[in-house]
Amino acid sequence: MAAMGDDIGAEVRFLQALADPVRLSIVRQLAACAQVCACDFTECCTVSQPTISHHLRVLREAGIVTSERRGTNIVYALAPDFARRWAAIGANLAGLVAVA
Amino acid sequence: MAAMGDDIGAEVRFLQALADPVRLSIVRQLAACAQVCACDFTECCTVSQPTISHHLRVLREAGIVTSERRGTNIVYALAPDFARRWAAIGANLAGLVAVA
DNA sequence: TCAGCATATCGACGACTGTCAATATTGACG
DNA sequence: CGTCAATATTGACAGTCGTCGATATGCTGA
Repeated sequence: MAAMGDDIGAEVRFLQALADPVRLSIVRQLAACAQVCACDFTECCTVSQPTISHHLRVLREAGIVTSERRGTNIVYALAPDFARRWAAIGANLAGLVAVA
Repeated sequence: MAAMGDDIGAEVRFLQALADPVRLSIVRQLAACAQVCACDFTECCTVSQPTISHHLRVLREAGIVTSERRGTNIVYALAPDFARRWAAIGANLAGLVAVA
C-alpha cells in the first residue's frame, strides 16, 4: 500500500478544514439536518455573516460540503463521500476497518 | 445534547493536532510501528530536531501519543484510545457506527 | 425597473503557528 | 566527577488564519 493514491496534502487539508470550532459546528449541524440554509448558521455561531461565508467556502473547497442555490437562499449539505473519507483516513492512521 | 465526551474544544484540539503534515507523518509512522524512538522521526521528516520535539509535544498534549523513557531515548506510541476517539468524532459528525 | 434581502468578496488587522539556532536538561558510562 | 548523546526548552521571526466592516453580486417581488 502507501501508493501515491493517498496524498498527504489532501488529508491534511481535509483535517485542517475540520479543525476549527465554527466549521466543526457547521458540519455537526449538517450531520443533524441534511439540508441547511446558510442563514441558519449565522444564528448558531457567534460570528458575523462574512465569517460564516468564509468558513463555508473553506469547507466547500475541502470537498466537505456542497452548495446549491434555492431562490434567494443557498442550501448547504454534507458531501456524499464525507463519511467514506473520514473512515479512509482513520483506516490509514489507526488500522480501523474501512467502511468501503 | 449528549453529555459524554461532547466537548467541542477537545475535539477541535484533537483535529488541530492531526491537521499538520509533520504530525500526520508522525502518527502514520506510529500506526505502522507501535513503538518509535524520537530520533527516528528526525530522519523521516525534513525538519530540525527541535521542531520534531515541538510537534511531539503538541501530539502528547492532545492525548494522541504517549511517551516513555528508555534509557537515553524516549519511545513514543499511539495513545490506546486513539482509534476510539477517532471513531467517536466520526460518529458525531457523519452518523458512522461507533467502535464502542 | 427598482427596492430589498441573502450571500459572497475585499481589505485590513490581531492572534496564532511552524520553523530554526542556541541553549538547557537529562540519563549513561568511563 | 566529567563528558557525551538524546531530547526538551527558549526566543525570535515569517507566514498563515480567523475575524470584522464595508462593499459587491445575485435573486425576487412589486
